[in-house]
This record gives sequence, C-alpha cells and structure tokens, in this order.
Amino acid sequence: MALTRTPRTSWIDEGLRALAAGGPDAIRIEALAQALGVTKGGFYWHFDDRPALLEEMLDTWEQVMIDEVIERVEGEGGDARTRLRRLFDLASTRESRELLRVDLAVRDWARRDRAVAKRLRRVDNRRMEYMRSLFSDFIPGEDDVEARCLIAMSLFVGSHFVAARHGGRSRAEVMTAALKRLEA
Amino acid sequence: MALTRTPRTSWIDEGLRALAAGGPDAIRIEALAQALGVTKGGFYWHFDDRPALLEEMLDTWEQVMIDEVIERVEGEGGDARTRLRRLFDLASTRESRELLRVDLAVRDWARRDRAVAKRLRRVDNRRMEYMRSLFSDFIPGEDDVEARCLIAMSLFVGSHFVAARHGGRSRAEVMTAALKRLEA
DNA sequence: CTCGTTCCATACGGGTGCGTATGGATACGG
DNA sequence: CCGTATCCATACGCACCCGTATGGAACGAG
Repeated sequence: MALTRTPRTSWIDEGLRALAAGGPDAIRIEALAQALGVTKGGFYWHFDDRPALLEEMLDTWEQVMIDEVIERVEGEGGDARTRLRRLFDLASTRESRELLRVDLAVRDWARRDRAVAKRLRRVDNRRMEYMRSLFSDFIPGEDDVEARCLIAMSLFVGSHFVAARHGGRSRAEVMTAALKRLEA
Repeated sequence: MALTRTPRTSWIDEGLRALAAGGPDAIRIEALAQALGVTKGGFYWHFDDRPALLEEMLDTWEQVMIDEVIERVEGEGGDARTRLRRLFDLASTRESRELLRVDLAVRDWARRDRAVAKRLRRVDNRRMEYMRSLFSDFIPGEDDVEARCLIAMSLFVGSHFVAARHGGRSRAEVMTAALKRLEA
C-alpha cells in the first residue's frame, strides 16, 4: 500500500467546496485539479467521469447531513424544549459556514435535478421527523406541530434567501424573536 | 419603422425563462436563439454582449417584482387583515409558476453576485416594508411585527427549498396552518 | 420601385472544459 | 534493488460557447 497523495476524499472535499461557492456548474474537474495543485490526470484514475464525482459528493453530503445535527443535539440530553432550543442555536450560529453553503447549494440544485431532489427529500424527511418528535412532546395538536416544523425549517433555509433589512434590528435578533414564537 | 420580428423583449423573456429553468449559467445566447427559432446574429444587434442582456433581464425583473404583488393586493381594498390574507393567498397559489421560478433563481444567484444581491435587497426591502405596514395595523409590538414579517417571507421563499413530507398532510394544508398562526 | 431600417444567416477565431491515451514518477513490499 | 500499486503530467480530439465580421433578406416609407 503506497502513500496516497491526493486520495478520492480530497477530490470530493474540493468538489463540495466548489459547489458551495458557485453551484453545480462550478464543479469543473480542471479547476478542482488546480485547487489541489495537480492536473486532472489523477482524477480519471479515481473516478470514471464527472457524474461519478457528483454522485459520490452527494453520497457523502447525505451521510453527513442525516446524522450531523441530530447527533449533536441529542448528545447533551435535556428535555424536548431544551433540545429544541439547542437545535435552533445550532442552526442559527452554524459555526461551520461551509456546511451551510453546501446545504443551500444542494437545495437549489434539487429544484433542477430529480436525483438530487430525491436525496434532499430523504434528508429533510429525517430532519422533519426528528423535529416533529421534539415539538410533539409539549405541543398538543398534530396540525400545530406540523405547522411549527414547516415554519422552523423554512426559517433555517429561507432566511438565507431573504435580503431585506429590519429597520435597526439585526437579522439575528429578528431570527431569535421569530424562533421564540415557535416555543410558546 | 419596419416590423420588429424578434424584438429586445423576446430575448429578455427567453432569458428569464432560461434563468428559471437552469440558473444563470443556463442563459446562453446560442441556446436562446435556438429557442426563438433564429441564430444569434440578431442578438448582437440588440445587445452589446451577454452581460448587457443579464442587466436588462434583472432590470425588468426588478421592475415587475417591486409593484406586481403590492398592486394586486392593494387593488381590491379591505382592512389590513383582509389584505394580508390576500397577500398570503397570492404568494401561495401564485398562478404564474414562471415568476416564482425566476424569483427563486434570482435569490440563489444573489448569493454569488453582489450586483444581483443589491437588486434583491431593494425588492425585498420594499416588500418587507409593505408587509410591516399591514401587520402593524393590528399587531402591537414592533419586535413581534418584525418577527412575523421574517417568518412570512421565509415561508414564501424557504418552503420551496424544503423537500420534506408532512405525514398525510399536503404542503398546502400545512402552509395554510402555518400562515394562520401569523394572523393570531 | 427604390431606399433605409431592422433583423437574420453564416463563417470564423479564440477560449474553455470533458474525456482518453500514454508514458512516467513515487513509494512501499519483499 | 525490483516490482507493483498508486498517482501524476502532457498532449490530443471533440464539443460548446462567446463575440465579430460580413453579406444579405424582409419590410415600410416615400
């Protein structure tokens, strides 16, 4: 087993970085190679072609997304309200800007590609299910629970696509106020 | 004044259609020409280059967006609650699928292009201002008004980027329930 | 019927990106 | 130190797209 100079994973990581920065069309093999300091020669040793890379990128993204948030929230225990608040904090601050940008890029991508949409549905269903279980713990009506889940998800995602200012208030402040409404 | 076979506007319309379908990178002059049943020969008579088309596309989009919704809502009168509900209906049903898809495409585009972001900010500020005025009419706290505005905007936009199912309920049903929470 | 305006077709040069082919280079295992 | 596995560089053909150049074609005005 010889030393692995730039392994599959580095191509995938660089691909996700490109996706985050410029969308699916910005995932160009020759550009990735340059970013990795090599030529595309090695790429076609690891992967059949560009679509194969995209597949594997989405595979890793899906794998990470399915568990990332839930595990982090569940890890520290507490009752439903506490965990929900931790979920909100996590989604708002999201120290890893990179993951968020990939997330948004994938969501836009999914609107144009059925295969991507299918993956996104799997991830979102899983997250929604989890959030539903948290809300259900202290909210009686099922319809109300579902409405709150959609609002929360839409806030997490949609707020990044809304450019409006809030007259003096910062986005973070308004976001906090909006999320507080969901706990009541 | 000779007959105008395929005028500027048709290039702009076709460009917006391409934008809606495949994002900014899908706006290719030769593809537009083929869609219009001509060659790109005429394009460069109307426009200097591709960026010039993009500018004019965004100009028209901005112009339409700034007034479209507000005029339609204001047109039929009623009190603030009524108009707000009409705004919700309009944004939910949005019979013109095309406008919605352009809207979403522009929002994603704005994350990568400062000039586009600037335009989006103008449009969103205008809309937010209008919605704020409606909510303020029957909601006392300013912070609460602002939170509701952000929730509404995020729902209108973000729900299209969320792929989760709602266990038996349709998206429209949950959406209605979510919006009803905002009036209370 | 002629003339100018408006638009179109075609051909070209240049740039970029994909995928392939081929000959290394590097590092470890024996 | 020899061989094999792993990775890289280079060069090529192909396709696509931009922007330009140039010679029209269609149409209305006069």
